[in-house]
Amino acid sequence: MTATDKHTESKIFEAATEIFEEKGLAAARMQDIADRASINKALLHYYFRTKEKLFMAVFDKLAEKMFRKFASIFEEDMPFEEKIRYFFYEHMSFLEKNPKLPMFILTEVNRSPELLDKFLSMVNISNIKSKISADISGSLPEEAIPHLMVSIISLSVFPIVAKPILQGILSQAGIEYRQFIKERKQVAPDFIINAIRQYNVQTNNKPQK
Amino acid sequence: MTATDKHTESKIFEAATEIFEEKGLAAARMQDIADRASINKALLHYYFRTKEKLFMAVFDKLAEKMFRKFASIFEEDMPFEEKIRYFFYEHMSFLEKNPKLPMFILTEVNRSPELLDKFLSMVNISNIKSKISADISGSLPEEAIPHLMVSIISLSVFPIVAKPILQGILSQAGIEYRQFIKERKQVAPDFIINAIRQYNVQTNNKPQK
DNA sequence: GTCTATAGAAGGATAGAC
DNA sequence: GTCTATCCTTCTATAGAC
Repeated sequence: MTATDKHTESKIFEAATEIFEEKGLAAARMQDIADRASINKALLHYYFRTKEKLFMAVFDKLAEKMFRKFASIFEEDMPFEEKIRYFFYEHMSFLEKNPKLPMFILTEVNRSPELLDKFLSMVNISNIKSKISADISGSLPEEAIPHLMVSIISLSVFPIVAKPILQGILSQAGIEYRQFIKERKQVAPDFIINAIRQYNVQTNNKPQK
Repeated sequence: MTATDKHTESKIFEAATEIFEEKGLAAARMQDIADRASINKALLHYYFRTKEKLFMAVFDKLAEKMFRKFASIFEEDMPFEEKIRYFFYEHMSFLEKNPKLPMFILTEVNRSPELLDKFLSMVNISNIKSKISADISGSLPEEAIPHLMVSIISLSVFPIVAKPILQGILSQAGIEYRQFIKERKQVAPDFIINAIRQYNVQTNNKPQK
């Protein structure tokens, strides 16, 4: 494989990434991809055989990108509250730069059980969970950890996934989306940390079912 | 229009709702809809002219369903904390019964600016915002309200939108999705309320930019 | 109003020249 | 390796009989 081959192949791959990320498998057109890569449609098939195979290559890459960023943040070694703040800053900055990524993963994984399995096989959550477990040992009961993790992800990802709607509604209220997200990198971790602190304050009032 | 017409038309409409909700516009096939309605493909066109028009009818209905439920809950007249709890219970129970609905709205609105406008025109948020405003007057600064609202929606909707992934990850940890969501109707409002209470405790430590 | 048959368009895939 | 031309399947849409 020559340098030129490599060049064309990666041009195609990048174009396909953009188109699939934007439109999803069903609505994406091979012609759109060829156009964006400034090459002929036949070349797509020369390099990737079928639309399906090209899509799979793109999905693998994007799924890995999505999960790696997420996991790597939790690998960092710092105190729990600081880690929460660090997570929101890093993760939301990442999502700002890749605003279509989470929606792409959600849509495709929803559509295809095969892709879901593929994605799940990348996610080894027990590692992360035990890290969090150690971090907050004592401040929260073990059973609360999955809920905490889901809350963190929800607060981080949803405002990006719902960007068009949120942007529209905010502008009705005279607020700029970009500014709102910027604030959120601070507001969301405050929110989480406050909730946990308060939980501790009232620990003995809570049923520990 | 006879009773039979009405019957066929609504049979078609219901079938179309199911198919579009599940697959989205791009991947849905007129043949699938005809099959599910147990009628002939030509009849779809007789009643709705084109796929696009049929889709629009379905989208209108579903968008309205989604938003109406959301807004109606906040109309209720009760103390703020109770309302939060009531919201999560009602809204998440609704989403449990309509698990594909939020993903459908998000996907389609993302794809088409026209649908986004349609949806936004239904959403008159100022009403709800002023209600919340009155509720929590004093406990939170005015600027914090949009963030609070977005946090509420994120915590309520995201675990449903990400159902396949979440279900997969939870099962790795030996947790059942259904049970998790049930707990969440309690955990999520606790979380919100704790965060707000804590905010009040430390009000004077916070920068009020 | 409902069906069968088919037109017509769109899109994925391949053949074959260069 | 890259292009043009074309095949073939799939899908929306319509014509026309009943």
